Amino acid sequence: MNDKQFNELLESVRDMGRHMRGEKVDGLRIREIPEPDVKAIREQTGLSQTRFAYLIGVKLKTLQNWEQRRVRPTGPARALLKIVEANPQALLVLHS
Amino acid sequence: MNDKQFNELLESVRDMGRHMRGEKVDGLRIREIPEPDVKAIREQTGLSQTRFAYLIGVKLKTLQNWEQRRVRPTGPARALLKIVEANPQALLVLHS
DNA sequence: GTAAATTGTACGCTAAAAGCGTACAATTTT
DNA sequence: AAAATTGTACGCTTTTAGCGTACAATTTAC
Repeated sequence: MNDKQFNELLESVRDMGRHMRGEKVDGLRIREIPEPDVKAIREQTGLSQTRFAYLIGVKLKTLQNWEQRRVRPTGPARALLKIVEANPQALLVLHS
Repeated sequence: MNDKQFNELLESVRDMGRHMRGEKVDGLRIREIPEPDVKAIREQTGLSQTRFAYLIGVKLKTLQNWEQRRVRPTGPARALLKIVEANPQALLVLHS
């Protein structure tokens, strides 16, 4: 990705920020990131628990705890899983 | 994003999985996701702590704890921040 | 320009997730 | 069929996520 593209992306995010500026954080526009079906998302990628866990930066046990619903992924983990669900290629960026 | 594009992305991730299949998880190929400079990444986006925090699915206090280096973001949070750093537009997907 | 609102720094505390150990069943590979 | 990998299950410890509070700095509104 070159600088021009990067700056265009930055600008679009800044636009988003400006757009949101007049609104309350606890208002309707920003909602909780919904709980993902972790197992389904992983299986979509065709990766084993072991590979998937380390790719997204958690220990195997943690991923298993998510899939077995013993504990629920935290906010940023849910955000990451949502990105991966929409665009599995995002994983490629993480361990370059 | 249409189904065709999505399936192409899936396939590329599966390739990655296949490529890694013969390798040890604790080997060289998969490393720890490095600690991000949270404040720098947020400032690149031009967003306030409040907006950025809720966009990535953490409370304001948590983001502040990261920026002030009181606690370090967990693995998936580091992964998410790395994606945002490389591609701020990824934030747009999270609260659609 | 000054008051008001927002944003950011700082830190003690509680609740919850991240991660570890262990055991064993199920599946896949050789 | 044996071996290796993958997945389920659960008790326990360490660390982070999130909350409360106070106040300084910056930005916005009057």
